[in-house]
Formats: sequence, C-alpha cells, structure tokens
Amino acid sequence: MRMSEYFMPTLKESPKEAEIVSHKLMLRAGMVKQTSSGIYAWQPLGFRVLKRIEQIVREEQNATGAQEILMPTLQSSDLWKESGRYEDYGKEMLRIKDRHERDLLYGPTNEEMITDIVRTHVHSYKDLPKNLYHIQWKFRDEVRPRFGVMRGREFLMKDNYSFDLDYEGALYSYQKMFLAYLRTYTRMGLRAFPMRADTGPIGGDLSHEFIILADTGESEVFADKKWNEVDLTAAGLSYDNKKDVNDYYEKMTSIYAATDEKHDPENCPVATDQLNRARGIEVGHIFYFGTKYSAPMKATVQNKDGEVVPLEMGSYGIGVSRLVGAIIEASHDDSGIIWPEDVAPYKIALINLDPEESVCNEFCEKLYKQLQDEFNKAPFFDEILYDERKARPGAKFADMDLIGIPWQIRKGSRQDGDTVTLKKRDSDEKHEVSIGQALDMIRESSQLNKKAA
RNA sequence: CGGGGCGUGGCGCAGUCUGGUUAGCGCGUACGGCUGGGGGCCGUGAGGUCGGAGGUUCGAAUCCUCUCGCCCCGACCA
Repeated sequence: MRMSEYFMPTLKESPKEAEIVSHKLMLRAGMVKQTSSGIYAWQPLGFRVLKRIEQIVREEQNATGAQEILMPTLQSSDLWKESGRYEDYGKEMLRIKDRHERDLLYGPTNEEMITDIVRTHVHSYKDLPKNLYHIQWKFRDEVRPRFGVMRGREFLMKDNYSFDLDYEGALYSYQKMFLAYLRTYTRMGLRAFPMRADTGPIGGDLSHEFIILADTGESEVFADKKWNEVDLTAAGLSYDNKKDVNDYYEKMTSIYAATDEKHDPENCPVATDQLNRARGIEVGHIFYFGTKYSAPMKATVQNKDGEVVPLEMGSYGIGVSRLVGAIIEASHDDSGIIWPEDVAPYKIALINLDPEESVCNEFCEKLYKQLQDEFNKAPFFDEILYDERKARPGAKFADMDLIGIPWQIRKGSRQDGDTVTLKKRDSDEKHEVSIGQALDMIRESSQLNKKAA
C-alpha cells in the first residue's frame, strides 16, 4: 500500500474524549472513529488489525474441530421469551420493533438462537458432540461505555457453543477450548492468564476468564507468582488426545489465579508474599452451564438407552474488537503502538526518504515490488506499507512509529548503493546494512519465516 | 441510573464570570519560497456564526429556559 493513496488520518494530538492510552493511540493512528457513544467505525488500519485478530481466532477454533457459522445480529424476541431471559436481561438489551410491531432485539449473545438451531437438527447421541461458533457483532446497551473499543456498546465477539451428551463430554469440550484460548492469545503476542471466574447462578468450578495484565485493567486480579514462569504456549499437544488435554488443563488450573470477585483472602491457598496483585483486562471467558438452556428450550437427544436427555452445553467467548485495544494496552511506548507481528496491520514499512531524488526513488520502487513478491500472502495479501510521500523524514518516522509496523526499512539518498536502515519497532534497534542483509534479518524472525515458508 | 464536567473551523484550546467593532491562537490544510535523517522555518490563503431551539436586550459565543450530544467517577459487563 502506498501511503500517498492510503486513508490513514493520523493526528498529532489526542482527541479529548480519549482517556486511556489504547484509545488515544487508536484515534491518533486513524484506526477508528467514534460515531456514537460506544460505537465505532473502523478505518482501514484498524480494520486490518481487527481482521487479523479475527483470523487468528478462526484458525485456532477450526483447529479444535469447531465449525464456523453465522447467526444474525437481529433476533426475534420469541426465543428469549422461551428461555425466560427476555424479561431478565434488562435495559442492556436493545429492543426494537419492526413495521409489524413485532419485538426484535439486537443480539447481546446467542445461546437461545444456537440452542434453537441445534434442537431442530440434532436428535440422537450419534449427532454429538458438536461445537459451533460465529464471529459476529453484538450490542449491549451499556450504561456507560468507555475506554474506546475495549468497552463499547457494539463489539465484535467470537462465541461458540458446545453440545455434548454428558458431563464427561462437556468437560472435554471445555478443556479443548481452554487450550485453544491459550494458543490463540499466544499467537497475538499476549500472555493471557486463565483465572477462576464467577459462574453466577450455575455454580461449579467450570468457568475461567482469560486475563491480560495492564495497569488500565478494569478488574483486580490475584495470581500465584509461579505464573511468571509458566509457559502459556500450549505447544505440542493434540486435541484428539483426551488424556494430554486433561493433564494440561489440570496442570494449568492447579496454579492459583482469580479475579477479585472470586478471590477470598481468608481462604487463599497461596501465601500473601507469593501472591501477585495486579489489574487485568478480560479478553475471554469460557464456561460450562449444563442444561440451563437446553432443558427449558427442550434441546434433547436420545441416548443409547433410548432415553430423552437434555444437551450438556458450554459457551466460550473472545472479545475480538476489545482485543485490539487490549493488545495496545499491553504493547506500546511513548512513540506509539508496537504491534506483535501476527496482528500488525502491515509487516514491513518501507520508508522512502527522498522520493524526489531519482536514484533513491528507483531503488525504493524496485524494492517495494520485491517485498510484495516475497511477503504478500493470503488472506491479507498486502503486507507492505510504502511511504513515498513528499514529507519530511521526521514526520514519516513519527507516523510509522505511531502506527507500530514491526519492521521499518528506510532508504535515503545519503546512503550509498544498496545500503538501508533496518529498524525494529519493538526494540528500537537500528542497523545500517545492505538490503540483502536486512531481508535476511527479517526472514530470520520466526513469525515472518513461518508466513513466508 | 446517581454524582461531576464539557460542547467555539478537521484536532487541541482561549474568549463566557464582568454582553458591545470584521470570534482569536497552535496543529493540520492549500499555494509559494527556504529547507531536508526524528512531526523545521517564512509568507499568502481557505475554513467556524460559537451543539440545537426559544427567550431577555438596542445588541448574545457570553445572561435565562428547554433540549440534544459527548466525557469522567460510581454501580454493571466480552
């Protein structure tokens, strides 16, 4: 993408409505524009990041065997009346009437709808297990939206729903999701800690929030210091190996971590001096809720004995749009955003410092094509952001640091031959090297290597 | 929903208390020039009717009433 043609309205100053750093940076980088309280339009740069995150979530879900569907944003109130939540949900649910005066609602979640879909088609234990997900916009009419996309009214969420014959199956489904979540966040360059979470009226231990630590986090969290050393990458395990999945889950959940509403200082198994206290941002939530919806909505199957039993269900959410802000909270400096490579809107920034000088310009134009040929891959294709604007170097550096592209290749007329400056955004290292060496250094980076392979 | 605050060119702000000439400033932007490796400088422009409606007054960004929007703190949430 050529910057001279790109719609990327960056700002030097933060609009005053922004309070926290991720919100400020998203506005300054031209990623989003607020159109109404808690509702945002995604501009090209922000949209690309959103789509990257969505794609990582999708790939990790598919790897577990979950199947993607798409349910509508608008739902009829009928199903919600059936489950009893139409009355319970309160003003958070946006209620709408259509031209026939029928009650509709903008979905805040999809348990009812998915349960309806599944009960229509699934009647035998032979049809189980199933795990269906979608990535769709939700609306919750929060009293007070804040923190930009981290707490919007409209938000993009991945939610899936597992259906099993019995508790054992449901537990296995839950554990697979637990593992998938760890892998998902790892790919985004995050360390997200699974923490015991409130299960509400359902009870039981089967609910975890996935939380990343950040000073601006909304909730207080308590975690055993052992977590500092724990490998959260969940590498090398197969979802098909039930025992491995269970062992891993048991291992991870044996280490204490809890959000404040679940944390009881009196009965905490970890000594105070071994306990970290921090603030965290919830980026995912999984829970098992058994027959809460299947029983009242009569989503049943016949088991091997011919008995009619309600489905055992669980649901699993990831706040996709929230993650855009959360990642920035976890990864930025005074100059701007530092994108982890796999979620970066572009992988490499090529900065042409002297577009009006013919030798430099020709070098950069040629290099731009070469970079595109090597690094552009489906489904995003365009991985190179090429700044050939007639602007001062300082402005270009500032813009590129602000939007946080992982690699910068700078070329100016002062540099002889094929010498360029390679800058790594996260460490701020700069190397004066030949373009060949620069590309080797980029290729050696594990993430890009994987993509280019 | 309770408490607090703010709406003045695209962004950040001053002016409002103590009504009074063409409503200012910085950034951005258009054009010209000087520059040229971390948001440079000079000059010339464009762009707002002061969130909206009503009222008071000879006169309202400024005072009054109503209204809309946005932000912050609290209670709630992916």
